[in-house]
Amino acid sequence: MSGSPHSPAALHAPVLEWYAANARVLPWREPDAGAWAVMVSEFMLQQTPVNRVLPAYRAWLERWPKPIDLAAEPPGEAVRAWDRLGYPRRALRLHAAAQAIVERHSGEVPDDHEALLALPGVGTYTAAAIASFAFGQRHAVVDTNVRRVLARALTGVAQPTISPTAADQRLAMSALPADEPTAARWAVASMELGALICTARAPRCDDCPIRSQCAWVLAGSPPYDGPPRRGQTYEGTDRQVRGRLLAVLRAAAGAVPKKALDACWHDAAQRERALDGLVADGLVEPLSRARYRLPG
DNA sequence: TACCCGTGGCT
DNA sequence: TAGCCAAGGGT
Repeated sequence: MSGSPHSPAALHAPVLEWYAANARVLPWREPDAGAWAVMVSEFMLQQTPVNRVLPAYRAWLERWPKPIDLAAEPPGEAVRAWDRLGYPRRALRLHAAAQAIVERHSGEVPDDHEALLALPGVGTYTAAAIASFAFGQRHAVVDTNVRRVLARALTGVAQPTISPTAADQRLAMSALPADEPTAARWAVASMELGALICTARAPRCDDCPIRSQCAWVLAGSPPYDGPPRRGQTYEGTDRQVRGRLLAVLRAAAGAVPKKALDACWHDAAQRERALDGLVADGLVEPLSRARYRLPG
């Protein structure tokens, strides 16, 4: 059952042993963290690196230790506390999710996968992550790290496909240990391997516990030969303008005169489009044509 | 499906 | 330096 290359089961023991010895100490992994802490961390970690999440995470849980504490606040306070983590719609969704938890689940983060998936801002990955990390359930937890580890170790290519696919989910399911607690440890361990060793740019294969079984290494570590990845341009985009507008509103105690927002960006047409977009998203509340604030 | 959505560190 | 990349979700 073990030992042959490309055999998922052969990966389990070395990866689990490696994790036991090398896992980072992170607050949401503490035994007493609780499901709400795991959920907050997962929202913040959607596209934002661990090191930048840590301070915001600590402040958030100190201020709102339970879902009902956040649900009682206006959504604008969540946006303000989100600080500069990026993608502030996540703050709005986390606030809405907290309200849904209070209304539908008596204030407790549900342990049911379908119930989690029905919460705002919770997609396939986040639902599986909360169910696995917080409740020890058996789910394929497929993020960009896991997709990369499986692409290399089992498929033998340098990088996974650009977008997540159903094939990724099937591959992750096939690699999942049958036993529930082992599956939960495998989920976090394989993700950590992707974050620390099997990294996107300069993988540390010399330190990898499964290098002797890795299909990509065994194939001679061939370079990526798929379609070119679309770079994310940022300078001059609406996203940059939105970020500037929201930064002004976050820094202000209350409402902000439109004149202060107008100073954020030179191009009036783009500025108005960005502001309208923020209002449409519920991130900004217009009090009049001349005054704006974070949503109350 | 492809695109939109922030921010900043790293190589 | 300028891209590249980061525990995705919604539409």
